[in-house]
Amino acid sequence: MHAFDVLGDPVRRRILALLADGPQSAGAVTDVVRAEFGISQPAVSQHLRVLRDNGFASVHASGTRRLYAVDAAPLQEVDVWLEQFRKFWNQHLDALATELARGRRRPPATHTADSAPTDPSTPHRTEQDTV
Amino acid sequence: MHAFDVLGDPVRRRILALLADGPQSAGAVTDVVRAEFGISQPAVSQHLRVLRDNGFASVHASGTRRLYAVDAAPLQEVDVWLEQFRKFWNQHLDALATELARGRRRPPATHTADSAPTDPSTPHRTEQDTV
DNA sequence: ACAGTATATAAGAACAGACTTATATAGCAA
DNA sequence: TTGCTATATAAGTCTGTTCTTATATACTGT
Repeated sequence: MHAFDVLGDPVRRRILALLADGPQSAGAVTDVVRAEFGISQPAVSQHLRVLRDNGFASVHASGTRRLYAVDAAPLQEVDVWLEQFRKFWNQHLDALATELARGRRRPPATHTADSAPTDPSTPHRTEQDTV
Repeated sequence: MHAFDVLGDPVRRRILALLADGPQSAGAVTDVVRAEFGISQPAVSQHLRVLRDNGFASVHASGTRRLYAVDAAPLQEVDVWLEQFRKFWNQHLDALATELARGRRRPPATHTADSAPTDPSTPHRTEQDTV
């Protein structure tokens, strides 16, 4: 299963977002997800398995609990894939920010995607992934 | 359809990668994709439609040709979603880079994800998305 | 107008994925 | 051991996606 397929499911995205705040027991995750999506415990467990099997999460048994934690590798792959498109927003925002910020030195290089960190200060009405 | 669902399909990812190099006619895209994936012209057309309908591509008619171009907005949304996980790789690379670069001042703060730009210089054997 | 090329849409078959309920496994506490 | 809790797996159903072939639409050149 490709990374993007794994991330295609809103439940799994939510689980990862939960785990982003630190490791959580399967039960804790299940409670939140059940409340928000109204699905069964096995359904959540199956999603956790998909995350495990595809390297998005690692598990650490602690008694009868399973502690899940984010494993970043596949997410980073996604980040890398996205690289080829960053120029599309860098092009615009850079042309703007860059030209303004610096004393306007020279026109920015052809389009070699110079690495400016993504600007999260523009929430874009990203609708918080509640989808 | 969520952005991640759109990106879940390898054909669509390939199409976007093609368009990343600049606008292409539907025909040009179709030729490449047919060769690589062995699917029919209508199949490619349907994928182009999904990209259109979900804001990943815009079309500009030119005679009997349709020129497709990347529309970055949804990709940028993905980039924004990824933001919450960047700390996981910044944490490691930073701990390494930071500790080495500076004269090793003090143990890094708990885990407050200080913003270092993604480092694309580590290709990660990402297998070029030929999947 | 006619034929040819470029692209899209329609309809249906095949398949994969995400649920469900039922049940198994395993640690813990009495 | 027995029973309770935490979690996983099994098996089956349902639905949405992705193909296929057939066909429609619309420019272009003769």
